[in-house]
Amino acid sequence: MSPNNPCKYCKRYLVGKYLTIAGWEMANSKPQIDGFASYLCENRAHNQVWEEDNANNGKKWSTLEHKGPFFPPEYEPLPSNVCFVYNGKSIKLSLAAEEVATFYAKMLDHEYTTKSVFQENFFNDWREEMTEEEREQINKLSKCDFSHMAKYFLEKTEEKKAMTKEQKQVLKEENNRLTEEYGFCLLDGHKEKIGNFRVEPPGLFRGRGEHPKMGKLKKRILPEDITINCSKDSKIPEAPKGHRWRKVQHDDTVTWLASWVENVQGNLKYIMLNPSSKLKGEKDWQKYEVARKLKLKVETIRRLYREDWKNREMKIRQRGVALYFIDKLALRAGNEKEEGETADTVGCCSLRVEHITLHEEKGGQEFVVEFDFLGKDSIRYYNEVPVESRVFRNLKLFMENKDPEDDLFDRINTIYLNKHLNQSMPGLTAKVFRTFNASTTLQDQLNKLTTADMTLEEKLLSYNRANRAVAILCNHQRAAPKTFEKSMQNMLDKIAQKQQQLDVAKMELKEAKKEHKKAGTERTRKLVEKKEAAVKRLEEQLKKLQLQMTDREENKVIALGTSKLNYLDPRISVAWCKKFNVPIEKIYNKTQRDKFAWAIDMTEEDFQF
DNA sequence: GGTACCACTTAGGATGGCAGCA
DNA sequence: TGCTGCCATCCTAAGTGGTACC
Repeated sequence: MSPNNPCKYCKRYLVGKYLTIAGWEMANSKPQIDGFASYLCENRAHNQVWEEDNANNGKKWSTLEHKGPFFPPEYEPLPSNVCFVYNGKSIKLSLAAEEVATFYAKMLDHEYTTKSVFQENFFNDWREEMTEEEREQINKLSKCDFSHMAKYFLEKTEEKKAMTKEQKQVLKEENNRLTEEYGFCLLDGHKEKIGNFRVEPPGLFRGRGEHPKMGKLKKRILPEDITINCSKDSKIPEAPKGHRWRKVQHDDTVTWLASWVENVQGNLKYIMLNPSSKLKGEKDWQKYEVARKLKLKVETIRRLYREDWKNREMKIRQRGVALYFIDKLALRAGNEKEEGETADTVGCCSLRVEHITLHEEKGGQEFVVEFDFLGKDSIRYYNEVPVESRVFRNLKLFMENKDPEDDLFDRINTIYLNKHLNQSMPGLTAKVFRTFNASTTLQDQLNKLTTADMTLEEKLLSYNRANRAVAILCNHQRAAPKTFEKSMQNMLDKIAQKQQQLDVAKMELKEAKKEHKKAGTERTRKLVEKKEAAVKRLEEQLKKLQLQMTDREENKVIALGTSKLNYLDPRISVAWCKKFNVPIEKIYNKTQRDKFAWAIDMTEEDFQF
């Protein structure tokens, strides 16, 4: 503990006699990971927690207290004048059936409701909620008219939008009160923000891509479905009146506060901490430390997988080629999925023959592999990659006598791959390569694209370009914003306007110079200076606008946020900001600064990934 | 080695607040 | 003051990877 080294636990600095809190509260860093100063402040409790953490492997906390999750409001029946129409006839539905019908009505203008799978799933599940009588009466979705309901909800939305400032303020305050009450927990005596304290409301399942379960009913979650996790000696959260929890447990080896099983896919859902919490933050830091460790080993690993390409055993060859793709292209591992349960998406190990095309020559390059498949979230991955001839020949071999729908790497899976990687470096899995390659790319690009003499705007464009290179590598795409074309046109107009102003200013400067040459007075000299300053200012403004436009254009379908939040070691960005005098607020917004408080506090400008 | 289950991270889209502008 | 468009935040789906069990 010193002015330069914060306490490992509470992140306080010693300044004179006093302690100052500097952002994130750092806790229980595992001793086997180097690189974090092991200073502890004078608070004995921190020393104790630190020692306990070291002694109890797998233990995530000592005490955990919270209020339990917050439930969505009960269903509010429709007013009597809002009707559901079947086959031209108005019908008053039972409460349960009506509620499910409103879910569909609210989505009427969404593309989802035009899909037959969605319609069929919805209709089947809806019928389950109907009374016997309703089921007999309502047998075709095409005869259902939800438009009155849809109109009603649209009006409600408009009403909400049109609320007065005061009414909105009341809602905001109520929301703040809820967040204050339910949005925080006490973990080892520290107040921590919860990530998602609300139970998911009922509705229709919206899977991504061609999901076979789209449109199915997501049922209302009751307290009787919820498992609470908290410490034994804490105040157990109270279930809502008239209800009880499914179970209350005290498992200190997990980080979640509450969980339930959702009915559509049978998955567990959790209430967990916010990324700004010490538990999440430290895990994040460890993730980047593992990726940095890979940096030291990667050349050996690369040499080894290249050796594998020549192995007599097909399984080893497939392993070598799969690892090459994971490393070179930052592909996801590609776990096996249950057929028919989810959208048909793949990663590296689950690639099928139909997902690649081999070209002996394409676009003037030799041995090109064309990838075309749907990855996570059904985002299309398309890439034409020149590969080494041995990889190319191996791929040919793997595809021999196979049908398009057969697995390309039929002898391996992610478990096998990860076991192998773990032998090369403890803690290494396929996913680490994505973190490692993303962070390495950012570091390289920043080093390449930034110079000290750049303006702030130029530096920011460089940063975004480096970030973009990573997003492209990781295939982080987004739908082009709906207003993109319009906003581009607006920017073009602004630029044209600014150019015009600049032309005028230049003309005026010329005139002023002419006049000064003639008169040579103090007044004319000052005028020239004034006009020169105006031209300079306008030139800067124009350049700024042009840079902004370039940035936005290049970003049309690229999502920068995902890599920034999940793959880029924040210390790279913090060090870059410090080195090039860029305010950290220009790179990270408030949430991101909270998440990366640990990096903002600890990173010096000479940090390299 | 296969499978089921669990815990956690990673992901894009929806929503809503607010700054900037006419 | 009202409108518009951008961006932060929220939401929850969809991945990865570990472990227990057979």
